[in-house]
Amino acid sequence: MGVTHLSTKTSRGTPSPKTKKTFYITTPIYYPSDKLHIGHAYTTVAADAIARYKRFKGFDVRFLTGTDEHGQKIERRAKEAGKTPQQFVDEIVAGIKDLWSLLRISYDDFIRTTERRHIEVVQDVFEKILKKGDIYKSEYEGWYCVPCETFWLERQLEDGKCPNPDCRRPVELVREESYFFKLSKYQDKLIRYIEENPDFIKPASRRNEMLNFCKSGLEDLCVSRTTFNWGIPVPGDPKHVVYVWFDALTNYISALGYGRDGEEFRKYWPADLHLVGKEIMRFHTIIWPIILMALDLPLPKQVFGHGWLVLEGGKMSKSKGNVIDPVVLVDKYGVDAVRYFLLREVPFGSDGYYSEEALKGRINSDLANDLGNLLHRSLGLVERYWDGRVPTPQAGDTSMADYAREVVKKYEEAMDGFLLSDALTTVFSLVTRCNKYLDEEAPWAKMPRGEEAAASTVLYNVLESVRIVAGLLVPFLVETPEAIWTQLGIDESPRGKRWEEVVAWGGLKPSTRTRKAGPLFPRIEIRTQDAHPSTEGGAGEAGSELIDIERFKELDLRVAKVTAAEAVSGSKKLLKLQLDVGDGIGQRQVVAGIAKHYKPEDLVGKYVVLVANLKPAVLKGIRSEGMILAASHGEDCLRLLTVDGEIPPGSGIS
RNA sequence: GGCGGCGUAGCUCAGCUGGUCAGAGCAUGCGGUUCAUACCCGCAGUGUCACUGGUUCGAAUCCAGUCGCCGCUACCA
Repeated sequence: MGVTHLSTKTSRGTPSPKTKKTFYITTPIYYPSDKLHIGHAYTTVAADAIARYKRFKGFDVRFLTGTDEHGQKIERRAKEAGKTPQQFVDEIVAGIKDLWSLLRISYDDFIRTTERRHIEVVQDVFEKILKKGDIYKSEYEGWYCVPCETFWLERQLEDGKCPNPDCRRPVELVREESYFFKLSKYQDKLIRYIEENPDFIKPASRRNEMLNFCKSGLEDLCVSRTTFNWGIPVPGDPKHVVYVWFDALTNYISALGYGRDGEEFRKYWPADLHLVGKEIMRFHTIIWPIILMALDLPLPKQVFGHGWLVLEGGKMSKSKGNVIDPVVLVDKYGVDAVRYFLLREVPFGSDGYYSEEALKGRINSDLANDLGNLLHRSLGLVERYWDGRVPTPQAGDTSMADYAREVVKKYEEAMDGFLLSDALTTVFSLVTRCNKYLDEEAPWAKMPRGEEAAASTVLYNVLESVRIVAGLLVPFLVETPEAIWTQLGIDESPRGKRWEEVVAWGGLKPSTRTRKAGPLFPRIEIRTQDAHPSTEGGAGEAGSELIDIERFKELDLRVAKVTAAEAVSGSKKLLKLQLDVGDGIGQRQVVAGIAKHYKPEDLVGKYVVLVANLKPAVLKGIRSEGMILAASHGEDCLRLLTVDGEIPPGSGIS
């Protein structure tokens, strides 16, 4: 493609086309023992946005992700599934790649630690360091649990026994030969490096932690295992396999062909950014740099430890059943809504809260109300008053142009520090400014007064701002920017165009025929679920809306037997009930607002109707796990629903 | 236990080296508008800036202590 015009203004950090600077960014390689969840998606989407931004800015980007496929856990999971480890991981990796394609992750390379290209480099690296003397053979002493086939550290034991809750059997002290890596030798060098390079570890709080850890003294690291086979054999000593982190971390250079053809390695190493979750900072800022030091290789320029998406109910875990599957979210809300939420909600290095309500809130308030509606209303005006053509601005009002320029500047600052959430906040401040500007200038009022020139300027300024907004969203969203440009009547896509051209004011040509379409982001109706678990509230608006059977089925109604009841102190209305809901559900505690109508002792033994899948609530400090149903008529009349005869507690109601 | 951090409007949080620092967004209420996806715009809040002392002319901002919460404290990825 012929680049004909010279860049008029070279933004900071933007290389000219001739001397294209490189940018190498990595995600962690994920462990394919299970499907990935929203947390993995978060890391990868963030890396993707950074990679897209850097490409936008003209960098020669290399974006690497992959999978870390060895280790005991995989070996076990495969066995349980009756598969070979390789078969097992192949299937999961296929699913991971599908997820990345669903989320439109623009990785340049996907490395798997079971690939030959990786195995060879790991063995090469191991051998080099061994020869150098920084890996040495010694004895590993540990407590071994024979039934569990697992080594434990002294401090992991519980009462000197196996800490596995299903085991708790005595362990035996075992010595075995192992390879050790001399972390201790490089301790001071690493400390100095971290101290002299304040940007090496981000954010600063993590940097301090890591520095602290180093200063407390590094022990040599055991880098081989003999207790399982699913790993890379130690060269020349195949009863050992290479320790997981030594294997995994090496992916960052094996993917570049370190020690082989070498060209890509020379081009892209050292990495500009390893983006990782805060939980694996230590491996990336201590073990990995020391491996590189032992190889006499330069260290990555930055390791950024991002925070987690925290769920309301605590950390995501399979046992809690609260694992959020990104595929489900994308199917439900669309890829751009999910990407937007992930990148907007979690600021800098801190944690962010995930809930579906928060996700819907973001979609509605930012994407639908502010951005989508802005485009919709301004194109509506263009259709009504300008016959669907971009109006011609008059000189004079530069307020929006000035504001947009300011936004672009702040956006660049945020992005250059990888502050994705801040960058998005800035972009949306321009959207908000546009909405306000439209209201202030009210072009729909100017037109009837014959102030067409002024109104044209206003509309142009808004449309042009929206054009730039779409451009700034290119790294974050994968469909919306082009959708906006299309509606603005621009035939090109903002993606792949040069940054300077996209963000320069005045790109939108007057007279362009616009193509207004449906809402960019439809509002999501948030069903207001009354979490009040008492029986108050009565009938509500009867007959206001018809529902289908599926909607009704969402309720889990059960017969429950009242086993105990007592008044709630400090409340005239509330009773605390213990319910027997059968074998399936068991005991439930419910707080019900029926004290004015029932005495506790009259309730015990009654069969009532429980909404079993209502979100738990806390009333007067007492947890209520559902609600029981009652009919009421005015203030004074309330009767509990019950069943017409004997039926086992827990029986379903339909 | 050791080191570090946090505790500011209902919610999520900004507030760097002390003097418009008492703020933003969301939620709430009221008003405006009706070009628009019940949208947008404006106004209004309430806050003992965890608690107790201290330094200072003056502290959310510095110091000490108390209470509460969180992170790190290595061989599980």
